[in-house]
Amino acid sequence: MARSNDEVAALFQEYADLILITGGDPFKARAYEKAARAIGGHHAEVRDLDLKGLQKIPGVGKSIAEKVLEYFRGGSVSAVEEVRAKIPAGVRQLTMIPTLGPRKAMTLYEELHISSIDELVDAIHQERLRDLKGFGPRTEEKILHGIGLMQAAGDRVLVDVAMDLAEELVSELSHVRGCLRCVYAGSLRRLRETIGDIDILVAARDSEPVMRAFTSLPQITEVTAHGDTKTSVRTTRGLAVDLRVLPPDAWGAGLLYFTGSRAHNIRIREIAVHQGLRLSEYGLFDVDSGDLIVSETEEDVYSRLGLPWIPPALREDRGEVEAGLRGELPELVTEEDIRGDLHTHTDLTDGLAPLEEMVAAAEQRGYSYFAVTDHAPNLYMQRMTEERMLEQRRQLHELDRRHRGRGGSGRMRLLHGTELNIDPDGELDWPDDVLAGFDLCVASVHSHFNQDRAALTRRLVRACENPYVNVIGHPTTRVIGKRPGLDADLDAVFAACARTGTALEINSHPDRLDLGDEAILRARRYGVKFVVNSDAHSALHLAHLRFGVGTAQRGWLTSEDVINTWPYARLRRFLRKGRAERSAA
DNA sequence: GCCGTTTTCGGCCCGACTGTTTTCAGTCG
Repeated sequence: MARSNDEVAALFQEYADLILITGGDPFKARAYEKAARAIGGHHAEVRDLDLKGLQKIPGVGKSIAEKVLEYFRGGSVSAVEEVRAKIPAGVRQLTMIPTLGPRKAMTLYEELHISSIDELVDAIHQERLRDLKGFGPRTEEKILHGIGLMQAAGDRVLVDVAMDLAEELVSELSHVRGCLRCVYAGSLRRLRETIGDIDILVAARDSEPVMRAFTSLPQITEVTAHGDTKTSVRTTRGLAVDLRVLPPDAWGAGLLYFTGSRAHNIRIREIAVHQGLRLSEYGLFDVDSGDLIVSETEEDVYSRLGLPWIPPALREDRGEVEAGLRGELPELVTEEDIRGDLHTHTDLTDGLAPLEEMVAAAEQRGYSYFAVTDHAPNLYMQRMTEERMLEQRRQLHELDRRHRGRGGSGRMRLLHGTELNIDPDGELDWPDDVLAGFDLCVASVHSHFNQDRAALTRRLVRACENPYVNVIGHPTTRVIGKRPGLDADLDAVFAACARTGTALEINSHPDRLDLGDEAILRARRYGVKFVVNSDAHSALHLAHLRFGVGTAQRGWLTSEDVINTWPYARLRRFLRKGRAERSAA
């Protein structure tokens, strides 16, 4: 099952939204929002905690702790149910539209009884919003644009949501008698950034026990199709899942077929046809005799077609087949190659965990280096000051000394960094003499997303040209399904990065994955270096790195391209960039 | 509703932008 923390976090986030929509105390709403975040990022399962244990979570007091207990006792919280009864769920859906917040959503509901996105679109087309106070033609335009963005994402979900569910299902099905193998395939195996539905494959001689076990899993709400080889369901999280049961000796062909992509499958079937062969999910066959040639493993099938095994992340018909035929497939970067995380936050700014906890979690992951990069003063809400930053540096050096004291080659080195704000002119938060004190600087755009193309491009290029900026953080600032990327001339930015020795970040947060795969493919042609970072705001988020690595793989990157796979000394040389030579720490 | 080198009440992340206003509410990061 999903972590109990996620259920509770979602419930309190909903409660916070409903408080705001109904015009309740905004500070109370914030308290619930904060608690939701803290619970979501908390290491222990809240299901297992008692009142005292719950209250140890920052932002959780007596009242919220009691609601958590109430939830696990009876499956609901009366305070939440009360406000749910007043506001249709669709009203909250409206607030998911960018630029449409709780107040406007409530106005729409109260004045026009609008409680769904469809009703809203109709009302706009009928010009019924025109008479509402605070609504004008520009508002209508922005709402429609926002809805367009959401619908472009369609019913797809972010990769982490699908991954959590798929791993649960695979784990449960693996225990069923007669299940010889079980994996997820499809776009999830290819690590696409959004997932339309989940494909799960099982190898079994008899499909019936597996199908029966599958349809009775608690996550499944509706069985939409049910046969011998395929069962389709909907799950509690709204996501569709197809289960396919394959005969064990057709495993490789089936896995290949159901991993896709469609375009990749078409390309390799063409190759088969040219060799007088026919490829299906059951195997590779001789067209004339109809004899099965190979089917047991993916390697067998690829190999018989004259291809090396192609990593799923590459299977998009973006040149991987040709590269395979030439024997020139890249040796893709893997999560095991990553030696450290270079963009993380602590509770000094908007992270959830204190410095020590983040460092301990990084060590747990076996990193050989780790950078803490809290926000800088110009992100005003974070209340960062030079004093606070210097105090953190002192603590970090102290921790670093302690780690070194333990000796051994496995010790982890700590770097003190910051995430700077690139202002509208390309200027940064601190003067050069302050920046010079950091081991590395990530610089990101956090505001003024709507500058014109020339200004945005100049802004990013100027940031690259700053000798203290080592990394451009989440370079396009897109939020998947919510905000498009900056309208900048990315090629000019990539060229500037390559010229100045500035790395481009691949931000691993599942709603960013920025740069995305296609931009990476473009950028790598300039000889740019990349860094795959978690941008973790809690210890748990360090694990998001797998999605960033998946995105890097989809961008054909090798460990040579990714600076945080490099040994510490080589990384430090890169980070010196154009700065005046100073002794390496 | 939470929390405390502003401490048991009274604050709570602060500023900018946008579109609507005609002095400001709503939204966002």
